[in-house]
Amino acid sequence: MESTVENVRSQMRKGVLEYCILSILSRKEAYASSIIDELKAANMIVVEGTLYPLLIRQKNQGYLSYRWEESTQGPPRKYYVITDKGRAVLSEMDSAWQEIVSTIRTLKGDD
Amino acid sequence: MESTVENVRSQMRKGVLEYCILSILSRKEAYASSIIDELKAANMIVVEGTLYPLLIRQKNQGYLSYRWEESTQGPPRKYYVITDKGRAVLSEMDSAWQEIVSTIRTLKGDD
DNA sequence: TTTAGTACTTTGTGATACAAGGTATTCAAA
DNA sequence: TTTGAATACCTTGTATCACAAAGTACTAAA
Repeated sequence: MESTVENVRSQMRKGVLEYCILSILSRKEAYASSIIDELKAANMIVVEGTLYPLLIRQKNQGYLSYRWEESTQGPPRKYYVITDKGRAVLSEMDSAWQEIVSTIRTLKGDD
Repeated sequence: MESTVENVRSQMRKGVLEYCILSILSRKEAYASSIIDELKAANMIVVEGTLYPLLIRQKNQGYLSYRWEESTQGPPRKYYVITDKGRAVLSEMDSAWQEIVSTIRTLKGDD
C-alpha cells in the first residue's frame, strides 16, 4: 500500500492538474516532456500516462492546438499552444481556484 | 452537457473534499446533513450520494468514529467524530494543501 | 392513515490518475 | 552496420471517486 502522505498529495493534485497545464501553456508553448519537467520542479509530480491523455483531451476540447517541431536530440516534439478558448477557460479556472482557496480558509478559519 | 464553469469547479472540488470534511469535524462533531449544510454555506456544493460514501470510507480508514443520537424531528442522526488518527491525517493534509497552494502560485507567478 | 419532512444508504455511470508496456526517432559507440 | 542509450509520444487496463437517481426508514402533523 502507498503511504498516507502520498495518497493525500495525490488526491489533492487531482482537479488542479488541468489548471496547472493551462497555466504553464499560457506563458509559453511547450511539449509534453518539458511540461512534466516543469511540474516536477514545482513539486507537482505527474507521469506520462497522466499527461498525454490530458493534453489530448484539452486539444479535443479546443483549449489547445499543437505543431510538430524537429529536435536535434531525438524524435520530433509536439509543441502545444493555448487557444483563445483555452485562455477563456483558464480565466474561469482562476476564479474557481480563488473561490476554493477562500472556501478552505473559511472552513478552517472562523468557528 | 454541463456548463464548462460547473465542470471546472467540480473537478477542483475533487481531492479537497476529504480535507474539508476532516476540517469541519476537527472543530465539532456533526451528522451528514449538517455537514452538507455547512459545505453549501461555504460554496462547496456536495450532494448526499457523494458525502455518505466518503464518510463511510473515512470511518473504515479509522479517521472517524460515530455514535447514534436520537432526534426530536425525525430519524436518529449519525454523529461523526474525528479520531486521533484522523487528526494526524488532517495535519498532513494541511501541509499538502499549503504545498499545492504554493505550487500554483509558483506556476502562475514567475515568468 | 396519509403526507411532508428529515436522515441514512445503495446502485450505476462517467471521468480520470496511474502503472506498465509499446512504438518511433536520433546519435554515438562497438 | 548494428546495437544501445536517450528522447519522445501513445495506449491499455485498473482503481478510485463524484454524482444522479432511487430506495429505506423514522417522526409528526393533517
